Amino acid sequence: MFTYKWNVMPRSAGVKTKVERAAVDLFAANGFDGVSIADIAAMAGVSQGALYRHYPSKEELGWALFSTAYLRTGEELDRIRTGGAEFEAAVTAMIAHFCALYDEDSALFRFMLLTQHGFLPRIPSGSRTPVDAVVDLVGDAVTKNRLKPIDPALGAAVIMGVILQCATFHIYGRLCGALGARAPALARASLAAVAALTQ
Amino acid sequence: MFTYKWNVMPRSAGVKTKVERAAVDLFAANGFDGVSIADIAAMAGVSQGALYRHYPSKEELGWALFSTAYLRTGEELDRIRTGGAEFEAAVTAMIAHFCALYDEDSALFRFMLLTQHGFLPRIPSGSRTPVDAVVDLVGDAVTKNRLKPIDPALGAAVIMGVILQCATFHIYGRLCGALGARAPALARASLAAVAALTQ
Amino acid sequence: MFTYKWNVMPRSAGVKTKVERAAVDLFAANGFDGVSIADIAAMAGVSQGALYRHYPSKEELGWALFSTAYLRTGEELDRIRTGGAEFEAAVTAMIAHFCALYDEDSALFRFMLLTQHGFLPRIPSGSRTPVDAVVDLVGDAVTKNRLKPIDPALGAAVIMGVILQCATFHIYGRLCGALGARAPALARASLAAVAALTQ
Amino acid sequence: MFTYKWNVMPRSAGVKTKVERAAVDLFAANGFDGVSIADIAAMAGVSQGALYRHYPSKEELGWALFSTAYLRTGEELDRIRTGGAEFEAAVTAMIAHFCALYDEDSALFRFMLLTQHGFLPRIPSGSRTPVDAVVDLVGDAVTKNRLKPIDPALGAAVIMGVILQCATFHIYGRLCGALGARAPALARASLAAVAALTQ
DNA sequence: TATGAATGAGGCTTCATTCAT
DNA sequence: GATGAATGAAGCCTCATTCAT
Repeated sequence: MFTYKWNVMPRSAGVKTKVERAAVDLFAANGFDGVSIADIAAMAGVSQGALYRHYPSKEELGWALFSTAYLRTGEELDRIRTGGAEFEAAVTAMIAHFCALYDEDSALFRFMLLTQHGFLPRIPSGSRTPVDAVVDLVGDAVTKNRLKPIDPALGAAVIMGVILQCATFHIYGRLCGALGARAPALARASLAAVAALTQ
Repeated sequence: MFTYKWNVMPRSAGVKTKVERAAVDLFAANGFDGVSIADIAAMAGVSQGALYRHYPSKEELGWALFSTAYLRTGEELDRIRTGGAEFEAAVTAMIAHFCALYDEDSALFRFMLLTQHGFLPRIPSGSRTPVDAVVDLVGDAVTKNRLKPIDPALGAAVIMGVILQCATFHIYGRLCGALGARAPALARASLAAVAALTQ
Repeated sequence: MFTYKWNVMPRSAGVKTKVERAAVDLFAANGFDGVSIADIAAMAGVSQGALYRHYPSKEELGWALFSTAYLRTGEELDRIRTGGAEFEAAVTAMIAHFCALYDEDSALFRFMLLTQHGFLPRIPSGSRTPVDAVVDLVGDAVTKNRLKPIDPALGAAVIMGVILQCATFHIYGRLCGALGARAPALARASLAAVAALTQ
Repeated sequence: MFTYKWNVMPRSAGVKTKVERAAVDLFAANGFDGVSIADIAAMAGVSQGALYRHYPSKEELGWALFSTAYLRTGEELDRIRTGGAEFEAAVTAMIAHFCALYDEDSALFRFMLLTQHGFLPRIPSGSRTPVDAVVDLVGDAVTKNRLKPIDPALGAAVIMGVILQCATFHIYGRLCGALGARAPALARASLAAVAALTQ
């Protein structure tokens, strides 16, 4: 039974892994439309045909990569949100999480930033996205009177704007060094911004 | 006597204007690569060939639209920056300016947001971009001791993140109504966030 | 009555002349398909539309220029042929004529060399071409026993090859100076070649 | 066991071969600009896209065909030149070689004649062209006192003019039958012409 | 099952020609 | 009669996808 695994899975898994790594890196560098199947296959070291054994189309490849990463991030943020921490601690944890995501795989982060507008419309309504997690965190805090009444979406925009723009600046070289080092300051900034939304 | 103007100008100027309007709207809706010359020509109501009398290529059309809007915004922010107002007033004015830009032509704003990653590398170094204006505003404030010492880029990221993410949320329907109505709150949020960056 | 000439003819004639000069020069430099109507109009300093007042199409412009120059050359060679001179003298005069044509307007010569394959099929059968003149000159000489019996076309090929290849070499810089200076030598070469065709 | 060769090679090699044959024939008939990729693909019986697996552009296809044939001819003539034969024998061999080339593949010959002006500027300086071979042959003969002093280029022009104009006449139907049958006469003609260049 | 050549649709661009002014 | 912007038909090329081997 291990024979099966030995012969097929690793090879296939290897192909899939290599393709996904190549695709993320190339999409992050050149955008979805700036990358051809030939590019991906070449960087992954596989044939173009092999790629279609794992994904039915280029669109589906991109979508799988995006939705997986995006919704996984949503889950992780939701886990923070429902972890019982106070609002401040939860925001701080979320900011730290974003920083960690960026530092660990900035290509994946850049891929999401770059291609979001193409894939977001395909996200099924009802999915738990990162935005939903932050919006609900703010909404909960308002409900629980931890925060004066504000539009939860506005609060979420402020929180996410702080971290996402820092990531963008980092990508373009305006900011250097690990983002994680700035997580505490960014968390403070987010919280202060949210607090300032109310008079 | 106005016959000349009436008869000649509109033909050429009309085409260029119609093409630019169509291009911005379509790029804003579908991204640069998601729009074909045929799409633009059809929406503008002109032939595909006519487009090439005004722009030498699709790339140059997109670049002209982007760089014009982007650098004009940079100039306008620079004008606010050098207008003699205090830091708080200047940030408030900038936020209001961003909101006005969005409210007046949200397609153009969305176009810039969507296509920036494709065109930013072509911005000549030394140009005054919106980012430069905000970074320098923060830098000046630090120099003049209006702000405790912080990385100007970090301060700018925080300020721009707040407004740009709100615009993004508005585009996706998370936020409704004129952004201008929220300008004061967003200005407060930005300022509080910057202040919180230092301990 | 001279008013008419003063106002209209020179202007029109000027346009036509300028267009033809520009067209010949450009076609000679870039080939027929390598030149656009826009190129010709620009070099001639006239509008594209004006060009169509004198020629119904680009093809007709090229054809008029080619056939005029080509058939005129045919006439001139025919005049030499029927001028009563002996074979040797006639060949010598023809070679000198080719050299003069080249030296006087090498762009026109180059134009003919370059575009001949495109226009030759349109020459009406029965026209007196340069080739016909030389072929008939050789044929006459054979008939009159000035030459041992040879295929007149073969003799003509040899004569024309000598001068045309020299022109080609001159165009490509292999040969320098006025071709006219070499006319006597080329005439001798042509005659010797024709003579050598028979055992 | 030959199955592999039978099954795989012909697919790729077949396409390339068919494309090249079609391209040469069409270019020879209509000139480079008179032939579209669609024409070539149709005559070759392949799709237009398939063509681009073998050549990166139409220009490169034409260039590859031209430079290969042209430079190969240069090599062959150079081999004759350096073969140790006397001048007369070498010229005779070269003329015979030209005739053989024409008789074996007159479309290829016509292709070279027709498209030379478009491709000659791309020949790298220092390449051994057919013209160089003939020029050097004449130059050597002068150096070795086999020939009275003449401009080698002039001698080469005369030699090449004789054969190339015969080929041209053959193309246009002025001369019929195999050119090879006329090779001896043409060789005599060339030699006589060269000799006559000096008084 | 992997390969990569072939397909074919569609995109960008050029340009001869027309025509309103 | 002159102008030059607009047209529209090709032309070249790319690339996601398929498929024979």
